[in-house]
Amino acid sequence: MLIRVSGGGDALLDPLANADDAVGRRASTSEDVARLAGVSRPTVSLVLSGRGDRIRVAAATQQRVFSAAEALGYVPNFAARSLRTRRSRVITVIAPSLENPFFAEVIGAVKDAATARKYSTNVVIARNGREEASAIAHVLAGSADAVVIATHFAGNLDALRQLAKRRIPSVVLQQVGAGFPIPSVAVDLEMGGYVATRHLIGLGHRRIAHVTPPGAGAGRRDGYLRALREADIAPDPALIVETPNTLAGGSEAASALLAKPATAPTAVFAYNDQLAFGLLHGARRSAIRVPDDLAVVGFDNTVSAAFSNPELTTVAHERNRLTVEMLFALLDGAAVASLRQVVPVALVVRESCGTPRTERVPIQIA
Amino acid sequence: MLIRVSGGGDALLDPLANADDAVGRRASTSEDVARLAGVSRPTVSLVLSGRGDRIRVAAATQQRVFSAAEALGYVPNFAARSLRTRRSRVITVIAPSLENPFFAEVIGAVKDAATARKYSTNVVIARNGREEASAIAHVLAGSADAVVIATHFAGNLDALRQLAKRRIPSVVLQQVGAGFPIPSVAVDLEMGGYVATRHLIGLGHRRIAHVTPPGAGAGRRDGYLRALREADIAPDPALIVETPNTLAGGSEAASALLAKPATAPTAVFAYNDQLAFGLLHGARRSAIRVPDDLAVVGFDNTVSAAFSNPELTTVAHERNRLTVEMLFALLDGAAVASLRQVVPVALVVRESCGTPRTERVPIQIA
DNA sequence: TTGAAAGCGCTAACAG
DNA sequence: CTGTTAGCGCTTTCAA
Repeated sequence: MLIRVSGGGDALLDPLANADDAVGRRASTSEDVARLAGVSRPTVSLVLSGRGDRIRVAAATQQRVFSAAEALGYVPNFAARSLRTRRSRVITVIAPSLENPFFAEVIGAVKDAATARKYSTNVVIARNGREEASAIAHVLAGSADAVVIATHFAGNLDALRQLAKRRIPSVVLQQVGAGFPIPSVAVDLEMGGYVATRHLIGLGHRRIAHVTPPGAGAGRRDGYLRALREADIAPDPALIVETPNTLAGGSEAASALLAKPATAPTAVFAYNDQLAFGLLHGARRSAIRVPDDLAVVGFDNTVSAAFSNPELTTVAHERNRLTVEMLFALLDGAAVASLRQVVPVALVVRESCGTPRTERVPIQIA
Repeated sequence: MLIRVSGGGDALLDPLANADDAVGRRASTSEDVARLAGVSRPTVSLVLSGRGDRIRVAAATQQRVFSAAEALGYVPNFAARSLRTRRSRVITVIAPSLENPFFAEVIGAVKDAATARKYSTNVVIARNGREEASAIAHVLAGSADAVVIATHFAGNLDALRQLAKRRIPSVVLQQVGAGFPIPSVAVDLEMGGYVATRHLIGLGHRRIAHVTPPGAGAGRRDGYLRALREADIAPDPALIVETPNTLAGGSEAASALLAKPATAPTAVFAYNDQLAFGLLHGARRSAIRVPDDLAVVGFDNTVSAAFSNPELTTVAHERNRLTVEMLFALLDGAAVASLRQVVPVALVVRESCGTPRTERVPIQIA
């Protein structure tokens, strides 16, 4: 049951009602404000953009402008302003998904820095290469003054080159080919894979799986293989499992890996925390205890990693902070130490990888 | 070590180099394309917007325009186009955070529907009322053709009224006061709180806590209290705990509630899944087993709820689907059945609330 | 089938 | 201290 609080307020809910109110439908313009305040349009612009404050306009005039703008609910038209100034004061972040909390964290970091500098932040989801291309085209069309590209779809090199050519401050969160003309902040994925796997080997594991989305770059896997090689463990192709980059994908990978006890791994290095959380779930479904029967290591050190059950051992990095620093240095036109940063990694040891399992290490001496 | 792939490509990384390339710095305009193709600007516009296809322009002319645009990497200026057409083909979603996966899911739903209709989706994070007001002002400035407001900061009623007055298709994901002139899709929070609590009571629990962020609306709590009242359980103020709306907040609330075994609850109804996940973590930290020693129920049925450990019982709803339907109905100018939808809820029973705990139910009969 | 003219709303430059 | 003039790049008439 609806109760009318103020008479007729509900009428606005009917798209056809209030035809007589049509006067309010069109946004008011600086012309309207100027007329009401008895000044000219440039004066309105000056006052409302705050530049009339010390430099020029009389206090009384300013007051009239403010009142008029207030009364009319005036908001300067964004398109007109950015057409004229050639700037939007918008920063766009392009990400492949928001479900993966890692991206939520990058975005949050950029947003906070942007807000502090009076930029709006505008997040665009690009689920594939085509959507990424169209998001970049939108930036090239002038919809943003700077862009962070957190996707990793290959094949849009032309679009990236355009960003560089136009000198639009842009940061790509991925390793880019040497010689490719766009700033990047990339995590040292190979080293991440290496330290994660090495830690598991150090705990006594020999059968270590790697769970990864299909089509992922080679970085983490190369580090994983290097650690195995150093320990004289022959890589088992059956222990490298490709699965969709989702919680469900991780859960299914665990079921697959743990189906036959004879061939099951005693440890898994996951491509990222999200897959690792899926693995924790799948292991439990298979009545495999983590870390007692299976050690799990993730990647990214998302906030959730400290709150999962068990808490997740994972590879941490400071990509977010460096991304923000580089982006705003570029926007300020400041010198940037290196335009191709590689962020170091560090292992954060929590519960999911357990303590050394000496009982499983065959004693080789004597 | 950097290896130059193509000669000089790296030079673009130096902001000061390539001064001679300055010709490429300014975006090319439809004027440039027209000149290169040997046609006029309106022809370029017609061809590239696809309307020249059947209606007017000769095939050969079209081909010349396409080639010229391609060669120049032409992208129509967004500000100019939307200034002229008074439309942006952008849909904005305003959300309070992306860390909470519930919002990521709403956004994803809107984005997929928008993409299918050739709208761009533009996510804006508003962490407080001021940021929310500024995000709405941006929409009022013409930056988007429609908006979904998933925040719940009170006090921006003026801004909402402006959206209504300007007939900008807008959907608020919250209960709005009856008579307030803006379409809304709200979950039946009271009923959600009721069914969750009632389920816990049915399992034999009597000491049931409610964990909620400070300043949250009364909806869920009212339902919680109604269920208690119906079961003749006197509400205990000490069992209603306010805590920040984060994983850490949930974890700390669990520690606080479980500190003294004498007064600890045997069940908790959490404000949302995120807090519930924090509770699961905090319970484990306190060596309290879920569901054996503590039953937990969440709210929202986020994807993660099916993958937590233990899997989370939670209140589900279909707000996302309804939101998308209403938004596009408004955009299409179609009739909308009701502009103030209340979405029904359903309890999804998983592991975290356990099975009936008959041992704790005092037998009242005989 | 195409070109010429006009104007969206704003701000920057300059004149008064 | 304030008003006049002009133009950002696009699309939509209208005329040819």
